Amino acid sequence: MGDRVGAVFVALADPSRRFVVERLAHVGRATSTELAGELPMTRQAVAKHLATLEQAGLVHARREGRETVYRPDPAPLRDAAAWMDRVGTEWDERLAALARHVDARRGR
Amino acid sequence: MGDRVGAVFVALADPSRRFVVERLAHVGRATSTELAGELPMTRQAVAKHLATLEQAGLVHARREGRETVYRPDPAPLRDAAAWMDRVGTEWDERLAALARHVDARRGR
DNA sequence: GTATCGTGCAACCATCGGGTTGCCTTACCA
DNA sequence: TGGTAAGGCAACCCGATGGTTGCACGATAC
Repeated sequence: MGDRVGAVFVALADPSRRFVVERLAHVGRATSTELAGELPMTRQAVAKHLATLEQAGLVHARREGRETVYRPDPAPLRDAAAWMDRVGTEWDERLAALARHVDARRGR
Repeated sequence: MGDRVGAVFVALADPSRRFVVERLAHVGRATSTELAGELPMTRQAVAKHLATLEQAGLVHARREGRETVYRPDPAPLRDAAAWMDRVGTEWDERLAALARHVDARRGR
């Protein structure tokens, strides 16, 4: 569970990569040239973005004939969401404990 | 709801900043010098990290006397989690629809 | 076979971002 | 009222990163 989460946040930190993820989740599969047709940048730039997305596990590449097809994988998203939930919950619990403490002091 | 989410991902992309967020969620409040004591870097570096965290709304600064205290805010975390949930769900629904389609074809 | 389409690879460039040092201001304390 | 502790600000350094161009190479179509 170590740095997988970090890689996901790094991958999602770039707006172009977020667009690719959204687009891929919508259409299911695409090639780098197809995606480059919908973005203001070169195919190679898109390929680099896809590489970092794949490193985070958010996307899987598969060569089919002379083209490589990319498909989304939402699993790492859940890991990252779990991290955020853990941190947020801890903070919430601390607040709740503080509230209880205040109530106890007010009660005596 | 636009770029708030992007700022959160950018903020969480750095391991030092993730540490600060976790630490802050745990202890509730801290100053930049206190946090710098637990990290292999200068107070100014920590202050920069706190600045980008504050820009993402994950942290709020408040001057108290001669020290400025930082407190965590989990709200933007929920926004980011919602984005991830939306994308992941869309992909899951696409898969479910595909499965239904396959079943329908197999059924006839 | 030959033309061509889709990729991968490598070099290169500019900007950004994480980190440092140095100095100046402000608040506390004796 | 002077000393000291905590912060903010600005300049600077350098490696990472997003983007480009150019080219070589396997798969397809004719």
